[in-house]
Amino acid sequence: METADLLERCYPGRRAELKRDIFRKALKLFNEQGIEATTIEMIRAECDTSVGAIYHHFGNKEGLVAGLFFTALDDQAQLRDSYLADADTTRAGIYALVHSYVDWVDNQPEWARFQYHARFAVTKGPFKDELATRNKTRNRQLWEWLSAPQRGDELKGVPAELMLSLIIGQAESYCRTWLSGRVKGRPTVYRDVLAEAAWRSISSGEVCN
Amino acid sequence: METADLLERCYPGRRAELKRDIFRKALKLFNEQGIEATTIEMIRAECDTSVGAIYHHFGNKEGLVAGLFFTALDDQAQLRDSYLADADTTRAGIYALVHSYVDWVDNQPEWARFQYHARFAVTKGPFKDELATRNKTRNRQLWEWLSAPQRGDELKGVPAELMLSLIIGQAESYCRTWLSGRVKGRPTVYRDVLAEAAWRSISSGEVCN
Amino acid sequence: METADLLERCYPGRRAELKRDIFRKALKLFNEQGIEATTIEMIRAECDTSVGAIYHHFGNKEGLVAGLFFTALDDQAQLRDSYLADADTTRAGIYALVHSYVDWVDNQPEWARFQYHARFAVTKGPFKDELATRNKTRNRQLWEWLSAPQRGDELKGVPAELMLSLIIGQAESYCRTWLSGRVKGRPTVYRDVLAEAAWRSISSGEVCN
Amino acid sequence: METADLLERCYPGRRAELKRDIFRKALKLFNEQGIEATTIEMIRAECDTSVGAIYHHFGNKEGLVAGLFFTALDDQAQLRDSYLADADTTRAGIYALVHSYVDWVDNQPEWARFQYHARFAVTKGPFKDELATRNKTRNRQLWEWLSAPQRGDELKGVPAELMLSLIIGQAESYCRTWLSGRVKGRPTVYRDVLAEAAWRSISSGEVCN
DNA sequence: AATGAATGAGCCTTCATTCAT
DNA sequence: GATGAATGAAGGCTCATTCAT
Repeated sequence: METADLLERCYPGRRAELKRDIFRKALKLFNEQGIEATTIEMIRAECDTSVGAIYHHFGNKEGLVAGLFFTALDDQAQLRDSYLADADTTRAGIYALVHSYVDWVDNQPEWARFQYHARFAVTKGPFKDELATRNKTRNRQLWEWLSAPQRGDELKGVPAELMLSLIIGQAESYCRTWLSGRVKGRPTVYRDVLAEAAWRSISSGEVCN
Repeated sequence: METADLLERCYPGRRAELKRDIFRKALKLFNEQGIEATTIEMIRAECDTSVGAIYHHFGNKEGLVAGLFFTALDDQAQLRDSYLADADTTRAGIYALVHSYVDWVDNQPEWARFQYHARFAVTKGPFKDELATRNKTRNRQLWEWLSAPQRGDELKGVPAELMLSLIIGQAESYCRTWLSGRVKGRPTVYRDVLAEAAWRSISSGEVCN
Repeated sequence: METADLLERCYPGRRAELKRDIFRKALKLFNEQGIEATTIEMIRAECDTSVGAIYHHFGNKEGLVAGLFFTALDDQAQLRDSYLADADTTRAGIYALVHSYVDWVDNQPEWARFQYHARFAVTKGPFKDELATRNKTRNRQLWEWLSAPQRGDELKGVPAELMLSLIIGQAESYCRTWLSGRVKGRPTVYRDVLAEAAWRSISSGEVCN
Repeated sequence: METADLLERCYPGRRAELKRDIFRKALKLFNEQGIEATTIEMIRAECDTSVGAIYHHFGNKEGLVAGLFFTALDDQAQLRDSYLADADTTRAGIYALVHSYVDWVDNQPEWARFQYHARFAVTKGPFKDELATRNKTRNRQLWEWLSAPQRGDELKGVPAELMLSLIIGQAESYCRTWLSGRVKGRPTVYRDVLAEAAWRSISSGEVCN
């Protein structure tokens, strides 16, 4: 699962070759220089194409950013869904959420890095409504999974609005730190520590019985 | 402890009145519009001053951003240190870290919001070395506190590079969510839940004895 | 041989029309107002184009100045070379140098005026190395011509570092004065007086035998 | 005869100490950076004074430039006059002009350098009339000296508007080259070669009789 | 006389976007 | 579809000058 793979998975075929290349190089530049500091001209030079071609494929710069962002979101969601599909206890669900998060960041570090940086820009831009809708949908789905009737009531005591932060907060924090280069150990090395920590944080007080 | 207080605490006196005002209004605009989208002209208009005055006090836009960022960092550190000073067990230390983090964000939401957004900009800008130095110093201090001889060995099993994320990750995640408006409960409401979750995540396996 | 001719000679073709026009109008304004006092906006207005077009063609103001400067240098060198090619005695060479200098200034007064004013700016700017290289090359070529084996030893007694000033100094001085408007007679009127004066200054003491 | 001497000669006394210092440092900066590129703030920093003090003494930047320029002009004229006073033949007069020019530049290289660069600025600025008047006066004086009744008619054949260039052109050219660093020999080394060359250029055709 | 914070017009430059070819 | 010259609004920043202290 490489960066290239993600793109070829999402935008397959020969006709999309230029589109993939623009995506790839734009992602690289956005991460290295920052989104605002990256100009269309830089992307053009990196792709050895014309500005016209970029506008033809993405409409404008915000379209390019949004395209990258939602591509990342979708790919991440796909992995999460596949992990969740295999989980049948609450505990397994928590593990699935943490593992899928950690594994995806570890496999797609550039896309993950971009996601962190671009969220604010997308929130302010013309695609903010689409983002809000997706967020709601995802939260609803997660909530439905966690509160499904076949699940026990291990999470009863946890305030709803705190839930996601308790589950994913530590993993996200470590992933950010890793992406910034301040720690060396790849996230997957700690996938079980992080999943277990999440589970301990969340499951009802009487952990040992 | 309001925003105004923070500034008057850090830059007291009559002569610094304009400087404080620029700081205050710039903070507001950077958070509302984004750092890059905020122009010097907007700040000037908001402060009813001249562009020259802004440059006189801060050198350039990056200097203004860095000034805000390091002011926030210092204020946050001060609160953390004061909480840590009162803690004498490892558990109390973990609680101090989480509580000080949560309390500070709750009290200085604008400064906290800015910190999240500005870190990348400062990392890339001319003050990146100062930031790196401060980060190192802070991490060393925290590490020294946690591994002081009088402390027990409750943290023995936790990988060093994971430690901070396990302690602060959930609090940070919730604070970010709160600042974005997607949840309503103020962080301090959950300060003990978050501290206890951190402690459970970190302390050695036998939680119940 | 007018200004227009010089430009069409150096930058021929339809596609370079705007580039030539910017060159022409910039030359005029730089001479009238001074280089620093001329703004890009003035040039834009004079050319009835956009600032973007100017930057597209020349990179920045210094690039425009350097472009003009080196164009002038090249054109002047071309005339000098063509005159020197027809000279076969040392005396004819001295005459060729003075005549080509005087004739060029007389034909391209605006370019000559600019050359005098811009040299310092180019010396300080990002093209200083290119200028130094060109200067060296030109001096070496002149020196080779003057000391070629077929030439006599009329110049033996003249210190090398003084040579060029003795040959061209008077012509340059008069040309500057003419360009400043303080004298009226066109330089070509005095081309032979100046050439003869240079020859007398340089040739060995026993002038009359 | 050092730079310091020139200033103490022209602006003596303790009360003028700051004024001399500003002059000195401004001269240095104008030569190193160019007049337009030198800011009042740079001069202030170099003198360790306040901008107010500079404005108090010179009115504005143009006043400072003009002050330096006319100081140089006066000092140069003084030397020329003293040399001319000792000359009683036409030949001695030519020698006096060339020698005084060369000696002054050699003794006051910074002032000379400034003169070359500042002439254009003064010509365009608010002191242009004063400069024109001084130029006229000086030319009239020189002309009167050269055409005084007691002088012979060695210069009869030389066109009037060419005269000054023939006399001083070579010396000026060499001095400029020396100041730019492209040659090493100090001008005074060649004072007699240059004077003799000027005399040969000017005196009537029959040089040897 | 001296100070230096404050002013603000104006400069160079950038860059997303368009559109004729 | 592709190209890249052209556009021009807008931004960061400079700096000569003023003036209250």
